[in-house]
Amino acid sequence: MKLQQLRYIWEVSQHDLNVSSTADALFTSQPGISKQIKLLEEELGISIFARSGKHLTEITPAGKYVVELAGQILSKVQDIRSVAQEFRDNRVGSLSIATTHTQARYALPPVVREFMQRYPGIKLNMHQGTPVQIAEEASRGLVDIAIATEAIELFGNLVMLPCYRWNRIALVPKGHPLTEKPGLTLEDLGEHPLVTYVFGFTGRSHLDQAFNRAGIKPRLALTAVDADVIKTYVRLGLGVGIIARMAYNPETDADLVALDASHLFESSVTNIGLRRDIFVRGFLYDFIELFAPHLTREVVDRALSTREPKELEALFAGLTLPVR
Amino acid sequence: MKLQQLRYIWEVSQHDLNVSSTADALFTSQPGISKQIKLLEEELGISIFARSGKHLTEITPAGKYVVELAGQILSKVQDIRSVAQEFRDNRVGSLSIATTHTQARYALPPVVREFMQRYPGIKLNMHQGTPVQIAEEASRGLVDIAIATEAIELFGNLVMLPCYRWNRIALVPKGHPLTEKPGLTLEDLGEHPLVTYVFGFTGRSHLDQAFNRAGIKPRLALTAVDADVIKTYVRLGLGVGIIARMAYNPETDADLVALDASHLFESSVTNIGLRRDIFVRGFLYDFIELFAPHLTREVVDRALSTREPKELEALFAGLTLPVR
DNA sequence: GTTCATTACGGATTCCGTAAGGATG
DNA sequence: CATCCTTACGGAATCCGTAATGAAC
Repeated sequence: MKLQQLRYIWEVSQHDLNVSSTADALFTSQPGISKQIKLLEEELGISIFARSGKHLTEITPAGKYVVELAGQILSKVQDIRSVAQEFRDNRVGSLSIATTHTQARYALPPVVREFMQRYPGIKLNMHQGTPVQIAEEASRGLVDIAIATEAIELFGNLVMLPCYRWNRIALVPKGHPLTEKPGLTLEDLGEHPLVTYVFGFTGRSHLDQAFNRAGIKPRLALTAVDADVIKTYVRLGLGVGIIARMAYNPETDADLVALDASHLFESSVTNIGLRRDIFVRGFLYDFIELFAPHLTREVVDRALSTREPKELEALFAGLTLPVR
Repeated sequence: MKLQQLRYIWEVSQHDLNVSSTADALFTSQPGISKQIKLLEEELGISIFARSGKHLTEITPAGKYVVELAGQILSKVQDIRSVAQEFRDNRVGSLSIATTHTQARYALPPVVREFMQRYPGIKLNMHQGTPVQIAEEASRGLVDIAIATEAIELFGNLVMLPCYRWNRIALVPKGHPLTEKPGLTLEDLGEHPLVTYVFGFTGRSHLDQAFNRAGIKPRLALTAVDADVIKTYVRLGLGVGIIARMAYNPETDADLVALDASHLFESSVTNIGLRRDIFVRGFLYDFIELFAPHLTREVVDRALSTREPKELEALFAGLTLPVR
């Protein structure tokens, strides 16, 4: 048994059992992979993949176990590499972050600036995607951490680290009727077409909940993935925007009026998602603490060592999160 | 990085950093191991072992992490082999049990007989040792399970599966004064020299507790590791034996009188110790259930998936153990 | 002087790429 | 017919054992 063989079966299983495309992805030859898989199967005396003629069609029951274990092994091999790099020089390496537009555009820039100054030797990679995509990227080990408000809880091997609470504002052009009324209500919002995030993004679920509970069916004129698009259409008069407070910039958005809506909706929490079994390098602890000062190395370590969701809740129940 | 390199650093760390003896144990050449270790260190860019001249003196801080991860990887590699063997033929393989004299001599024989009939293709290995030794063997993966009354709780990576309760009898030659008295008391025992297990064996701690609480200092004429030795000296009139009830055989021990002592001492529990992270083959589930019928596959699986000692207690709190 | 790890070297094995072959949909 | 896996083959790299070297206790 060789690590490459384990890598090959793992990668093939992650590429729809297509050996050719796996070979492309790994910059090697397709027969090489076929051969090593076959050798492994012979050594173990079992089939890992079921074949119909010359196509791999599915993973056998035994293969499911083997592929799963291979994935765990490869993850630990990566940990060894990380450990070595950390001890060789804890200021070089790379940090891959998967996150949503909202975080990348409004929450992360100051953190990234500070981090880059502190660690000029770390190559920073940012992947933007939907909440489900980025959580899956973290779960599969393609990135080191995921940062999002939604979907991280869907993957069992990710630990959720709550970072900050935030709530929403209603955004209207100057002179809009709503600017005349003193206290904003859900009923007010129900009387105007709305422009907000698409389903599954940026705390959208809490928004729907609030309207449902009040028995109000809002009219959604447009839904978008990011606040910049929403602002654009608010400026065009398409409707009332509802966005995260942090997405409102008093200077560049001076032509719009922000009406506080935090009393109307339950606040949302943005989380960092981190694989439970990885080796955490020093600079990653630092990055996390820069982003969420209450997530010290000790807190992160304790969170990573818990097995029970309940315990994790208990750990964070005592902390009051920063509010944005 | 290659699996052999990981195996070598792991084995060297388990052989007092002696490469030569490691090479003997692995039936390979000593320069081969040296070379591979060196290659790994070069690839990772760190030293795993600290050297003074040409002797390995200790494991570096980075090396500690790497060796630990290597051990975990090798354990999973073994799991892959187990999975393959299980699917190839679930009736062949090998089962290594580490246990104490008491279990091997009195508790296990009927289980082993039944198991061998049911699985003639499984090679059974029994290691006898002290409770601490056998728990460590299981903890290090040298055997599949440990069976003992003591010491299994000392190793964090072992799950303890309670198997049965047992208590003690006092053993005297025919015609001994104690055979005349109706109910045995601790005071009675305090008046005679005793012959029992050495400290750390077979529930000896519960025995000491009982005497301490009663404020009685028993005189120990002789302590032994196993009941057969104890019986021998009881026959010689050295003193009153105190042994596990199961160690008394009414037929072969007909020259001795067994006096119930279960009302004097707290009962002890014999446990199976099992590494939390191993792949459990079908026949191992069966062996465990043969030994302790309440430990069904479902119960074992649940025990293995718990992370918290408290949870484990809760799981077994509902079960009433068989008594011997 | 014994123990022990490193270096040197040569034969056998393994690995990996290219090219050809054959099955599937 | 395009896609895809398997087999065949040859050059390069790796592995592993023996023998020699040198440092530590």
